[in-house]
Amino acid sequence: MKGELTDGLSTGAVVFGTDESIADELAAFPLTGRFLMGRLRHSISARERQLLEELVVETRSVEAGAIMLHRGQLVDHSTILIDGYMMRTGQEGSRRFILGLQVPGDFVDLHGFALKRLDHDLVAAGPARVGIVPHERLEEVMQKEPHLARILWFATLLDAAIHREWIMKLEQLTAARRVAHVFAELWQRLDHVGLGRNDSVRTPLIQADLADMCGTTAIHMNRALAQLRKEGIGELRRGTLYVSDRRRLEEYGMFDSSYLYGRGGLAPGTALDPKGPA
Amino acid sequence: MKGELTDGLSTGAVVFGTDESIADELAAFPLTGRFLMGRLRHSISARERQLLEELVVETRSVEAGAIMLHRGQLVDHSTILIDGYMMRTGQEGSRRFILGLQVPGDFVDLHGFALKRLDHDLVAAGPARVGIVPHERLEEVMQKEPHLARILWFATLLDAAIHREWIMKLEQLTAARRVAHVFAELWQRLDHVGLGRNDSVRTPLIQADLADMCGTTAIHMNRALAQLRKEGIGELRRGTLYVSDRRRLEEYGMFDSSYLYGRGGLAPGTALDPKGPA
DNA sequence: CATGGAACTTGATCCAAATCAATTTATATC
DNA sequence: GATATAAATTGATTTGGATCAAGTTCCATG
Repeated sequence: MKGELTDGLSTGAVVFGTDESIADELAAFPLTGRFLMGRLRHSISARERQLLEELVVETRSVEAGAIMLHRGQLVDHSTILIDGYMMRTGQEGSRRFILGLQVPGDFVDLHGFALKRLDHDLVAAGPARVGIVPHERLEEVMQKEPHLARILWFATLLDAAIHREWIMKLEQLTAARRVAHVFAELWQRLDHVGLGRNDSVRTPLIQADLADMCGTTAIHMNRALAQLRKEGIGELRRGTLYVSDRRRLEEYGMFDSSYLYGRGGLAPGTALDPKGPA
Repeated sequence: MKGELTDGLSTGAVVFGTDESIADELAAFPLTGRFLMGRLRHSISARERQLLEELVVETRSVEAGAIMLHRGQLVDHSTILIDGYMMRTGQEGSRRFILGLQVPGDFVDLHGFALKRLDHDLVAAGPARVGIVPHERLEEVMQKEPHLARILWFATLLDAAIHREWIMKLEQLTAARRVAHVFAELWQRLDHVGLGRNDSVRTPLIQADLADMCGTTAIHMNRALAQLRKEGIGELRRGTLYVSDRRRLEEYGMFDSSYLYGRGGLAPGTALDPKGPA
């Protein structure tokens, strides 16, 4: 139905800037290796990573466009995205909103563990592969592995931080700058998990999806993209945004990655207070 | 500087619809008695409530307009709002954004426990009183009280759910409907903690604040409020919105409280799946 | 009770984006 | 390779809200 990408986007995106370490990591932990990669990794012990990998009792494929999880549904397991992309979508009458985009390594409905029912749907954008983690397993982690539990908690808070950034972007940016921000964020997040390219960003999203993420209409999104093209910021063709100057894209979208809590950002133990002490 | 309310808003708001139970609750747990009141309460044991109360090692007053916590600052404790209101604010150049409003009972920077640095400021809207919970105490909860830990986690996820709702509201509503939504949400949240009135909503926010919450200018917010008045939805005068028909306010703001996970909403153990099983 | 500074209100002009209405290009599929 | 359908594009018109520019009301304080 939407953005089916048969050229391997969801599985084989070229990995640029790859350390040996990333490859090693994925060899050792094929299912959860990307979880929080580029963020808190230093604070997750090898034993914990192993535990994490063993939480996954099963993997499943989700076909493009499928609603993996419905709003309000009682859940007894959470899902980690191994491959592909998923969107959180909200519905309001006939209108759909995309509340967030998840990339490989994201524990897409980890908050379902504490909430038991989500307030939004989870939809695969393109074909995806996910790992299933029963809530009983998470329960055990809470009981026996408080440090790992705190890391899981941290992961859900990252989503909240992204939501806050989106609120600010929606409030101040024009449609063209909003998409630029969306792309800059996506790129950074893909970089974190070792899936970033160096001169382009792949996305399974069509213009109508981008519109639903930016709170505009598909028609206006088309014009916004035309403007990005005209201004030489980037050009979206068939699922890929080609960018010659990444800095310009980020500036145009007023993207400042600190809210993603990557290394050097607001991540615990790194970076000094940007604003000085109270 | 802003919205100083000397008439006791932050301490003495009239409690309507009060059960005996609320008064009892507050007598027993004067500091944390409102935490998650009206939401998960059935699943917090008496022992846990007592533990929670004992987490607070100190209370502090925060004066109106004071920045209690700066973005990026390393934190070693979290703060529960006992009395008054606080806002999460983001800055982007000269422009300020209000990313969320906290009411009594909210654990305003509980996410600081896992994040260690916040991506936004916390500012008192009017005079406030807060309880300090050192992170070592939360650490102990993580170690010894997994069930309580999960409840704390739940509390931070509620904020994220509110963020998501705001994203949708920003994307679809006009300024007048957005404020209506803000008021409807505030009212509902005050109801949860036993502070709701029955024909009006008090707020420490001035029109400029409401504008910063709704992503408009103060000038336009003024016109939006004029429209609410004209349409008979509600009238804001000196810190109080007078409402004759609460349903109309909620409909106008397209407010559906389920995202607040109150009883009968999406709260675990209550309400059936609104969309049927997958 | 005069005065200064917030907070609020009103008016006029301009622009980003919605909306209505087609049309063109891709992408599958028979 | 003809045909259907999704996706992208272009044009014209309307509108919510920004912005610039004054006012006015409220309220604390000397």
